[in-house]
Amino acid sequence: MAREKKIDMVILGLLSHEQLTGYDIKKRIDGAISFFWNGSFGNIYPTLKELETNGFITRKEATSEGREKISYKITPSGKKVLKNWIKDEQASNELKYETLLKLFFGGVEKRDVTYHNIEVFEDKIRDDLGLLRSYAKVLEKDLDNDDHLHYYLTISFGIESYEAYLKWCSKAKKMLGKGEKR
Amino acid sequence: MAREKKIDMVILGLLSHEQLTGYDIKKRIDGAISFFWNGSFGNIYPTLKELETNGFITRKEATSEGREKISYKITPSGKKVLKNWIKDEQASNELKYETLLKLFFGGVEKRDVTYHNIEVFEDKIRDDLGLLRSYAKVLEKDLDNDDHLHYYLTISFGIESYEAYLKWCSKAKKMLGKGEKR
DNA sequence: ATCAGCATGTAAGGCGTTACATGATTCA
DNA sequence: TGAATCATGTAACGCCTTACATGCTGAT
Repeated sequence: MAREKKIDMVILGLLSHEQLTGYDIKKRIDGAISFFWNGSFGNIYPTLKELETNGFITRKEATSEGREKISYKITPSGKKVLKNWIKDEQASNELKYETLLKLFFGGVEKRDVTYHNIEVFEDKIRDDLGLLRSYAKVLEKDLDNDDHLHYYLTISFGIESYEAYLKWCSKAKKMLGKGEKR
Repeated sequence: MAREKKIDMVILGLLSHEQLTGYDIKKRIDGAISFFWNGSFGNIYPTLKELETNGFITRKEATSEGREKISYKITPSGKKVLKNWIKDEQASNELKYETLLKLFFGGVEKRDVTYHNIEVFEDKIRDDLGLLRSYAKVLEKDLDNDDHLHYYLTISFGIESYEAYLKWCSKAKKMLGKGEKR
């Protein structure tokens, strides 16, 4: 079975662009990445140690001022690991939407319950879509930069799906509204 | 923090329509539900016991023939639990696509690597989309049935998103193809 | 007779989240 | 001076997956 853990790749990916502390890494993940992956201090810090032990990253302690603050940078072998993972075409893609579960079993309740659940979902998606669009706007300016192009495509995936979600929401609400079982 | 476990609701949802064994439940989950939720014997059987202990389901042993086969049915209190969960508007929706992670960090590799990863993703989505469409076709025939309507809307969500994914795939491949960095 | 599928269950391991613990720094 | 944020880390817990163990049944 393929290793399931991916937070190490997220960390290597981030460190391939800049030197970061564990705290910084958490902040980066909480940005655009959080739309398709998550991380917590509880798995970032231990993974950082693990990656260091394996020689995939090295620490650059900001010793001078005495303040404990550990910046990490990626090593050549770490970069190799990152590239090999990207080149490996197998990838697990999973969507776990509790909203869809509730929708699927919604027949046991009145239609307005489902209707309301869709509205709540819709609001959240609309907000997130706005955020994604603002990210895209910044990236659009410099698509010749290969990194930016990749970021843009990722964000763009989110935008296209969220737009499809919203389209579906209208359609679903219409179909639920037509019936009289409320 | 909200309880994260949802397999119990999946089971209650399935049992709200028909009497099933643990094995049956697994098969049902591996059908259309698998597009947005999963389950394994390792979590189904223990949960079944737990639900029984709590009085949310009861077993109807097929005692007669001596063959060990346990069918469960939902109790009124189980149905109440199911309905309350559906009515609770808070729902966790998470998407974890390793393909997007690889895409996001794809700038460290040549463009054709990303291009190929998108093609692999595209093929999988196309196959799954065919499956979803075949489910939808069956359900379309009887949308007056409230359960069918809910199933249809769920499947329809999958269809709309997968179509958006495919649209994105073409666009992304086009954008990657244009550049010369290969 | 043999093999695929039916059927139930347990144990180990992996991974992630939350909560907790601790303390420095910056800004109002 | 007090609050927010920076910063690192650990421990407990929850949940799920995989692999294993076991045996029956139906079809060829």
